[in-house]
Amino acid sequence: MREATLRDVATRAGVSIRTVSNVVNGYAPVSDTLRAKVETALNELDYRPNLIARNLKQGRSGMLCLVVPELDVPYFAELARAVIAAGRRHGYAVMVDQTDADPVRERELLTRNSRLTLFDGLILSPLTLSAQELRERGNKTPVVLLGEHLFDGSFSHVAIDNVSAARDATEHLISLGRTRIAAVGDQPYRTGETAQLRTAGYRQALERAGLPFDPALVRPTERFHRHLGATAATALMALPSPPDAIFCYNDLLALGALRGLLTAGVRVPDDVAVIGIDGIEEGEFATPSLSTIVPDKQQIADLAVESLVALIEQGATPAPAEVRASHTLLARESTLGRA
Amino acid sequence: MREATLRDVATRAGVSIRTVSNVVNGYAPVSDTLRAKVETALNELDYRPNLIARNLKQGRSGMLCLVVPELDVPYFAELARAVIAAGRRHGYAVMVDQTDADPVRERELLTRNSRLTLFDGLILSPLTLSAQELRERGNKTPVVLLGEHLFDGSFSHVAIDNVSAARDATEHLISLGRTRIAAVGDQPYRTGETAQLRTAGYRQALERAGLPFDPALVRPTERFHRHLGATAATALMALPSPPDAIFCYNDLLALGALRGLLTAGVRVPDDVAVIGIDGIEEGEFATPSLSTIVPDKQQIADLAVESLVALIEQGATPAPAEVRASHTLLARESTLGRA
DNA sequence: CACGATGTCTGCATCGTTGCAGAGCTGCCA
DNA sequence: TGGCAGCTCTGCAACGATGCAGACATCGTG
Repeated sequence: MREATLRDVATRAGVSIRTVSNVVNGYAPVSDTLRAKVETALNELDYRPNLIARNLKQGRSGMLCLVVPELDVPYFAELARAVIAAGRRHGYAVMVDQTDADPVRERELLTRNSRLTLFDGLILSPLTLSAQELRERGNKTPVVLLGEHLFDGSFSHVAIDNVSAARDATEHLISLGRTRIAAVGDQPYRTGETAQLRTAGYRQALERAGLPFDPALVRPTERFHRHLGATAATALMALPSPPDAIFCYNDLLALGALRGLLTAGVRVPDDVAVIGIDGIEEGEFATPSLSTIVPDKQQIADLAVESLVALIEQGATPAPAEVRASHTLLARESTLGRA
Repeated sequence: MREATLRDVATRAGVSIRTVSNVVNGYAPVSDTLRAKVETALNELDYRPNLIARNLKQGRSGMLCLVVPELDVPYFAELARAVIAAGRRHGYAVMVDQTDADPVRERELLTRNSRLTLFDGLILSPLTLSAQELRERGNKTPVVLLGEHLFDGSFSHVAIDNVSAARDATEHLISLGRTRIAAVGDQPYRTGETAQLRTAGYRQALERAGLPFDPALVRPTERFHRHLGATAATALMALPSPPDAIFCYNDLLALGALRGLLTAGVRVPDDVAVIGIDGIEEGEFATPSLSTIVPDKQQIADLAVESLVALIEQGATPAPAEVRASHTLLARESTLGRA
């Protein structure tokens, strides 16, 4: 059966379509008698407003779109949850989509037939898409970027300070007295800005502590997944002079590393201390529990939604803002001091 | 700047709106000369179709909505990924929403102003919402349910066979020679049908093996989260006669239990074997790695989307189908046989 | 050359809703 | 009693797209 429309309700109640609309929206004053009649008809027909029509008329949908590379990466799942909650507080529904970490899928966002036109705004955590591409293909949908992509000033942008986050992580390892500190997750070859910033922070910390930089201790990984962390850790321990600590560029790599070290018979933290970034819940229950740098996801989500809503509601584009979210060090078992 | 409309393009190209539409959609034959003119104008104005308008006219949006309780629960995140992929194969975009495991939020789906009218169909993994409520509030949007909610025949429904999954898990523990097997995750008090089915499977396995059922070994948990698993495991080990194996109703509980046992100085699997359900990736990297019952998430997603698309596209409702997805046992370190 | 068939192109109506302007009624005051 | 507010209520137009029917030009055929 077809959904009831305002017209159906109006006919049944013997009033004008407009009056039904007024009752539904509470816009204009409606007499009690008419209101009662209309409400009866509304219930009898189980009327539900056609939001597509309303959206067309109003030129807005009240929906934001969050696009992340992979929804089953815990960091993105936790972030998505926070963004949905933040959107809700601002009166927007947030729909989540993922690109499967596929550059082609990411670029589909820019195409003529992208579903983005359905949304009032876009929060995008890009993997390979550059701000430049985004600007050139000039989608008029307001956009806020998440994560550390080349900020070229054309988009608002929310991220933690990745250099200092990585520096904090590394300095924490140094504070334990570790001197051969490995880094897992560099991405020098592609649009891996986040990774490169973390490498920079890692090197800063070494320098400040007067520790030598050994390129053999820096392991690139194509992606930030557990099994690559395990592989990298295994490879590191096979070095002639293996590390006594590993800084992983995210928690998944670190959790994989924990597992790889265990399999290799390496004790954590006694032989090798491990730290990650992301503060995902999984790390709390790992064995040993994982030390990490915790980005304030709630804050990231809030700031992103706030910026986006500002862009949407102030028609005229306010200057794109580069917003820094905070992060904190959370030391757990994987970086306990030696007994 | 306002988005360009068909009318803008038509004016610029000196043709009718209809012709522009034909070019955009490739519907009707258009001469090369006109097509060229139109395409120039399309590019100059960076035209993008207004999908809201198109959807209104066509009476469909090409979008499905997936609603889960919590997106940062790995099972749901992994499922969401599979559903998005399945939707895509069927030509639908899937948007994900979550209810924060809040019964009130779940019921909002049924209200007059639910955003569901925007979607062609709904895939719902309900927590407390019953099929009856869903039916009574009679949303006309096609719905497919996921998970084991009371199946009353009014909705299509995809789930694994929870009784046999729980039985398989328990029998696996029994096959290791364990005799005092605990169950963590029962939900006897609320609409916890899934939990209750798993309890039934657990008891079946005990019976078949001729093992006694000890109510003290069945721990209810309000939700299926890691910390509750840890608490439950700790409590179990404090019993006068503690278990030698624990069957957790999902992997998060099991991962929490692993952690709780470790903290209590209990060795897994030597002292206590542990198994979960869900097959989330996290379990592979846990220490020890987690044995689990793996539901075929890809199959669940495919079946759900297929059923839903059938409902949508065959206007007339085909009989609601109860579909069983398959599951397999994955034995890992947490249930290794004793040395 | 007349005719129908084909191939292009256009205008109108429509999807279901809301903005707007104004119609009709009532009551109040001069 | 006339006129003006103020309150309800209504009809029309519009959001931007597509379905449909038909206009017009061109072509081939007898």
